[in-house]
Amino acid sequence: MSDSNRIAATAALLGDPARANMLAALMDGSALTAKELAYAAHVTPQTASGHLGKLADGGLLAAEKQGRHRYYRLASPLVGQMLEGVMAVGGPEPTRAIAWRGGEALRTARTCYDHLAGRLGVALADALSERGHVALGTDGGEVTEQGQRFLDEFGAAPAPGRRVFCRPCLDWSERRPHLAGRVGAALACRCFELGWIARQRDTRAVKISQEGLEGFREKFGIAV
Amino acid sequence: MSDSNRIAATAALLGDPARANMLAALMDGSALTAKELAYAAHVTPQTASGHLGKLADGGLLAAEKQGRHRYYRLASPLVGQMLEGVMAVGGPEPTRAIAWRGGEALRTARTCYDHLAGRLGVALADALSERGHVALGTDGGEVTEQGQRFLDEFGAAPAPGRRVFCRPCLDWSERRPHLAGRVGAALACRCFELGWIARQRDTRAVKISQEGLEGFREKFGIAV
DNA sequence: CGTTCACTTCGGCGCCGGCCGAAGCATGAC
DNA sequence: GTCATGCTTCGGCCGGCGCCGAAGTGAACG
Repeated sequence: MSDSNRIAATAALLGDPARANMLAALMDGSALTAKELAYAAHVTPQTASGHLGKLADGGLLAAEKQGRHRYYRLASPLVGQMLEGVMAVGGPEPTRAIAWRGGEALRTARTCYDHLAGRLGVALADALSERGHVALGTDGGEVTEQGQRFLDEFGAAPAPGRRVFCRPCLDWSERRPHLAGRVGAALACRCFELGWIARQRDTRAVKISQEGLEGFREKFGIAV
Repeated sequence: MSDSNRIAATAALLGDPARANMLAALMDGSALTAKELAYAAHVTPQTASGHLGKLADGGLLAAEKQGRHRYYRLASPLVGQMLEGVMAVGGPEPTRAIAWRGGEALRTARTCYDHLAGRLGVALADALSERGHVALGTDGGEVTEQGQRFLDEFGAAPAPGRRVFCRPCLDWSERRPHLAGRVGAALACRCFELGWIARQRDTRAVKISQEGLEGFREKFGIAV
């Protein structure tokens, strides 16, 4: 009884095409503004606002205010898994088409906007986190003093600006957070500079060079 | 776009309380008649019929006609997993409360109506299937000639009657079919007779005796 | 063959919920 | 201050869907 009511309540949230569009747009772990989601769902902002409110109330989305924008993202990896579960049933072409799109290279290392994602991105976040260089919460993060020194020395001191300093960004292939925000961007930028990673044509996957392999191992203790 | 439409279509099916009740009632893998499901959903049979039709159209349920009854069951383990995924998000108490209710003993061996389920039930079905004693399809099964001889010798010749001879029954803990129908019932009955397994008070879990351990290994090649 | 029972189909009622236009708060830019 | 922008709230419209009563199939039983 109570179980099924919870199922119905949650599923009803997914059951509307507009809301499903929004969730699908967020499945890669990114955070989008209400307006962007309205566009993705093909509805007006005021309609979208109502939907987003319901999704947030239902615990499916988490909102983060930032200036006059409001960023929405999936509240937890569980939500992503649930969506994959529903897709697996709904279509003949299950999760694979989504989760593996682009293949192994994308899962290993790729860019996510201006920062790094994939196994490499997650590993970097883990390494910095374990060493106490950054402290990541569910809805924000900060760089410790020690971390600041480390980043300075590494040559990845974040550029000044109003963008969020350091924030976790849910990784769609690993379903764990990686580093975004100014810190994530600076880190990625420096890795490109050092020649540790290189962009490739027509894909967001990045190639890790021999120097990169050594560098990541030496500086971050990561075996890619 | 297409992805999210599929999500919405499938989720909309779960989004109605009556349908959610029905699915929840079927989550243990059992097959129920339309009337029983109507009762479970607290609606009249004609309303239930409509819901069941939609669920079947959506590929969530499979129907099996049998005399003037019509048995509905989850179309595939994927559906059960999806439901668990939705429950995991919907409530503070996730899958555990459902899938592990009753603990380890129930997962190992239990009765399901009049036949055996749990790891033991699944293992028995596997063993008989591998040895060519029974052939299990998705919506029915049959006993081979060789299997008939084996069952006779074992003392588990199915009682005559109109009940389905041999049918797979989805196991909620293992998410794989075990043997139900007359064959499953006869098999379970004989195991009780032999003292291989024993009922326990206040639970559907059954206890496997020392003789049972040996017997299952010897006769079926099962290491419990 | 008539009765009963399980289930489905049909028809109409009523409500819930999605949708948008307009107006109301905020925040940030000038 | 004024203006622009992003988002939310309010109100009313309307379509869709769940609901049940009544009538229609198909199967089992005497």
